[in-house]
Amino acid sequence: MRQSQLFTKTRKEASSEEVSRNAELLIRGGFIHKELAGVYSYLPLGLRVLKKIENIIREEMNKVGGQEVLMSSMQPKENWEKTGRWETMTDLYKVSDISGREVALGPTHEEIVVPILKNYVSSYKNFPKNSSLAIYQIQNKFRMELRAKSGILRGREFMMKDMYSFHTSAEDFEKFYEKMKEIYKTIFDRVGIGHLTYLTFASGGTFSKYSHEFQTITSLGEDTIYIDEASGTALNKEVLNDEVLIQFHLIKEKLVEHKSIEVGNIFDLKTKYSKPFDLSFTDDQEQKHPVLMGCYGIGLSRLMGTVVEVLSDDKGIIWPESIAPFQVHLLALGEDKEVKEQAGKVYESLERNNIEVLFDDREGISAGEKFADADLLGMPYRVVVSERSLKEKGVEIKKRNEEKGKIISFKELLAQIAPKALSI
RNA sequence: CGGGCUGUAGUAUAUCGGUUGUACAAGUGCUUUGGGAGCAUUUAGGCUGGGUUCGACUCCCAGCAGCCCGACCA
Repeated sequence: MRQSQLFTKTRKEASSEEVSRNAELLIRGGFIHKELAGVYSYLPLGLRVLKKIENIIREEMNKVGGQEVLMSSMQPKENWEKTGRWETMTDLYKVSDISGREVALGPTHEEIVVPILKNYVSSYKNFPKNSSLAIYQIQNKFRMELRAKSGILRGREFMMKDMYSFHTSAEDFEKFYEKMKEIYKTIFDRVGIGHLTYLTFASGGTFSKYSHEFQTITSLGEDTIYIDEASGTALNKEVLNDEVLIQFHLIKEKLVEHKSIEVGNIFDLKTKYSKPFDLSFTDDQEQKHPVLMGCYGIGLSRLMGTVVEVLSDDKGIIWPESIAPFQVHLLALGEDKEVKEQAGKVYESLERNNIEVLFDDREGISAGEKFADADLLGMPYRVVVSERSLKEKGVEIKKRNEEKGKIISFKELLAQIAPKALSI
């Protein structure tokens, strides 16, 4: 893409309203636009990041046999009354139309997915034979947070992947649950924050006494966790007590306290939602049982914000290659005719090789401003074509997280970048 | 939801109870181009409602909005 055609612009200064790093950098870079507290629009650069995260998650969900759907955001009031949550869920958005009919804007989809499934499942024979039945979607959720905060880390409208699994036995559920733990780890590794993300024991679990959260260490985090570095065990502050320490063979003095943000959770629902809707199956003895359920969430927009919180420096964002909007930021410096021509050739050639490149072909922009923009926008590779580089018959390449670049020939450039681009 | 702080141009700020000043951004022209260039020129502003006052962007009250702390948050 040619940057001269990109409608968004970068900003030098951050809004004084935005304190969080993710909001500051994402707004300055033109990735997102704030509409309301906790409500953001995604602009071209930001949407590319979100789509990449989405595709990584989709790939991993499909690996465990997840079947993707898209459920409605507008949800019947009756369904929510059946589970009792029309009254008890305080952050439920309720909207009404001209006739006075009320509907909920979906904060989660148990109330929708279970009635859907009831139409198709009634026997153990309706479940997949060699895998579990799991349904997921990637969609905007609405939650009336009393206090939206920290940029896109806690919003009122946000992108989320929610998966629901359905089982005919506790064994099947537990097997699937363990698989999801692994898959979640893979996802956080792939988006570049695996080294800071811990599977954390928290309260609220029913089948194993604990629930599991995936917590990423960041000072902006809302949770406090304790990590035993030696074993990699992490505990949410809410479950830290003597009994737990003994159970996990941990020594309190060796635990390190960190602020963290919950980037994902996996949950045992048992029959909490299958019972109100009578979602059940008949076994081979003609016995009827309620279906067991699990649910598994990842906030995509929160994940994107977390990456920015964790991977940035004082100049801007440092995107991991896996989710960067473009792999290469190509800068043409100066108004020299030869430079423009060569830069154009490099651009076309990278495009031909299916390398995602943002080409800063803007005229009348000083070199300093282009460099500053490249740092702020944070593509993994910066490639510069200038009179200086042409003198040495090449282009300058610099990784975003490196101090200095080096001049390499165009052939070397393709050799260095193309294989990686293809593997992504 | 409780508490605190803040509302002036697209953004960031300044002054003032008496015609809101500047910088950046945006537009135009010319020059400039390896770390956020220069000159000229144009556009654009007091959150809403009430009160005090001869006069309110400024003081007071209410509302609304935003941020921060807390509470809340499968």
